[in-house]
Amino acid sequence: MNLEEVARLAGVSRSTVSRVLNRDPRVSDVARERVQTVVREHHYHPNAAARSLASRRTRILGLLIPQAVGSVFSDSFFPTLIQGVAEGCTTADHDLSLLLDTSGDHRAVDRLYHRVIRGRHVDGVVIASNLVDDPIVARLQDDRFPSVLIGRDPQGRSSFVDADNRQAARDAVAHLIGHGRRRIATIAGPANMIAAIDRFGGYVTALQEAGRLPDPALTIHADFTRPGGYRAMMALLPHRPDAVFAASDAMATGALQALGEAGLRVPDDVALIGFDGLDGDMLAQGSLSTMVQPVADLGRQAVRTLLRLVEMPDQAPIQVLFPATMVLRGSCGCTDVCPLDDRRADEASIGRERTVEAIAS
Amino acid sequence: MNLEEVARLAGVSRSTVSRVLNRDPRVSDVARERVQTVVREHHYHPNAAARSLASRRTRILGLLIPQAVGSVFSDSFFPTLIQGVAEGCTTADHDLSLLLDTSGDHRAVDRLYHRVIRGRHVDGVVIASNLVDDPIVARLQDDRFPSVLIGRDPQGRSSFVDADNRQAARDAVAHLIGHGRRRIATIAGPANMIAAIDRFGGYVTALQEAGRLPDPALTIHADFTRPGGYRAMMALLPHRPDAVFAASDAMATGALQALGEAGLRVPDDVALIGFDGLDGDMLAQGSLSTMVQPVADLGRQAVRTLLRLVEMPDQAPIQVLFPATMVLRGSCGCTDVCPLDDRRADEASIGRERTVEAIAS
DNA sequence: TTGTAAGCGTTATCAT
DNA sequence: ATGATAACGCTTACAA
Repeated sequence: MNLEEVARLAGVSRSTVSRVLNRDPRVSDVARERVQTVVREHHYHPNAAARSLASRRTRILGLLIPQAVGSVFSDSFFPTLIQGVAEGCTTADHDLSLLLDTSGDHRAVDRLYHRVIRGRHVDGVVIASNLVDDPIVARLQDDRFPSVLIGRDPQGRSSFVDADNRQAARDAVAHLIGHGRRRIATIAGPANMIAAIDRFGGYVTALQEAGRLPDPALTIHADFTRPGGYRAMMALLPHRPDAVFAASDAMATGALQALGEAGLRVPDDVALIGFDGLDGDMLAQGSLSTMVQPVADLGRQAVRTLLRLVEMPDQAPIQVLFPATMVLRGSCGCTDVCPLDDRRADEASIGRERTVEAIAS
Repeated sequence: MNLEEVARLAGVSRSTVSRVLNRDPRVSDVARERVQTVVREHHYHPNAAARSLASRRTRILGLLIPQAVGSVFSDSFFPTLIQGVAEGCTTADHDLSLLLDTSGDHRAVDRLYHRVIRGRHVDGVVIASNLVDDPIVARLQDDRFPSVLIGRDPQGRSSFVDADNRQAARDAVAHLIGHGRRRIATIAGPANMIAAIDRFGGYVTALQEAGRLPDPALTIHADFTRPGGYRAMMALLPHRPDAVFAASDAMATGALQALGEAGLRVPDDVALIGFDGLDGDMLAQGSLSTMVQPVADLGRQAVRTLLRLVEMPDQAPIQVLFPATMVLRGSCGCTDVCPLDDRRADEASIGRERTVEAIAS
């Protein structure tokens, strides 16, 4: 069953059927009705390849995840992001092509890139690279291929969707200050990841706004993992912090363990606040206060943004930041615990994002 | 840049270029060389849509995950599976289209199904449904659309790739028996999931082979989650088991917690063995013995199997089982702990799978 | 509002 | 071994 046959059965021309299929208003009601009936009765669906060839649009969006080694999937960031992107695609009636670099091989990504981009397998790509300066981003810019980053672009050249990491970190630390904490440490993330940089920036800002100078001894960098957080906390202990802002929940959990082993009470001796809100289990069962970022929303919004770029190739970069949601449990020192679960937090953030004009580095 | 232009620059016809691109041997070495040079110099890649339209093959495989609600991604099963499938596709020079049902809505899956299958968006689908009787499977059979299940099909009608859950469970329980345990309980999974059924079957078989009758009081069903395992273990405690086979690591972890709270020592008072080997963290840090299933291999093999079905539409169902790998840590009662990590276990299973002739229900 | 006809960039079937 | 040429199933000016 194809367009031609539908046209024949409906007693109209192929053009008319095509118009009905593409919601072209220039069709009479009777004709539309007749076509739709035939389509429904024969379960007709247009052939994707023919459509793509003629329209020069594939209606497929790519989700590119470079360096998708096993460890990348250790928490639910990527799974949740994938879900968000998939939802966005479904909503927009597009397909989602998953472009994973499982090999970690530089040349493999190159081949994938050329095959998919130059072969027009997709109309655009969402890029989930956490590296601050991924060469693939520059290449897409040069090729003028529609793309949206998940995660802020420090250069500000490309379109992106991100959580407002800096603001969220600032809020978190301000909250600890509000609890009367004096020696607030931070377990920061890797210095080559923009999210880590922004979260550290927010930490510094909050201290400065309170008229304090960040003590270098109270900053330590780790790798976003639980063991990393454990070691970082061990290293911080001699400097006697009375609060810790961990740039990820995984690190916060490691810190929690280290504090426990050192015989320190949370929050009595040391208050603790994390970042991410990914692991529902950890949030639901534990008492960790954290900044929840709306990861699924990031994915959905990235698709919407990408489609605008696809439709308007000369569109200037679109940059969107989503606020994080503060979820207060016991670990930060709050006695009045907020029962908000991360799912509600996630939904609540829709419509609260803001488009960024210019990003101060 | 298109085929025609390449042909012009190489001084040959379009047909010859097409043959070179498709590795047709009927091309002279000089012609091939000339074409390849032009292709390389101009970074030419064939247009996917045109290719699909003419060849009636999209070179895209779908990965269908019904009911991909948040909880599905709570452990790394699906992420790992996705990675395996993605690797398989890359190896075979195919694209991967992710078909997630994020809504859970029945009608949404229907629309997706028709759009993708009838619109020929993909050449075939890998289906990751854990339900024992998913209607979508029957529909694909009826439409004679190439598909491979991840997880055994009890009816034996469709092609599938799975871990040999029954054999693995049998080995695990036999191992506990070998440790001299007398009252071996099991925390089984949901009765509508084939993996849970098979693992329970293996438990029963092992006991029977040892000349024992399974005590109904020592079997309890849970939902594969950690809290579920915790509650199940609590319910088992009054019956004083001296060993527990948990059908998932998440449930085993919950059981571990319950045992700890009850003041029982593992493995001294109660030996414990889990199933999955997914969470690298849990395996590396904890002392949980478990049956590791090669999830990424399942995905890779599913792709290979699916491609055979795509190429030979009248192929009889292909059914493959992979052995699980026993990883012994302290919890089962072994003193001589095996330091095998799950990555090595995963690799080791390649080539050890077997094709199933007939599956005994 | 509707129809006609010319592509879209390949593959595949023939000859040669 | 190579080259014409006709599909493949749709979109999209352009004409009516």
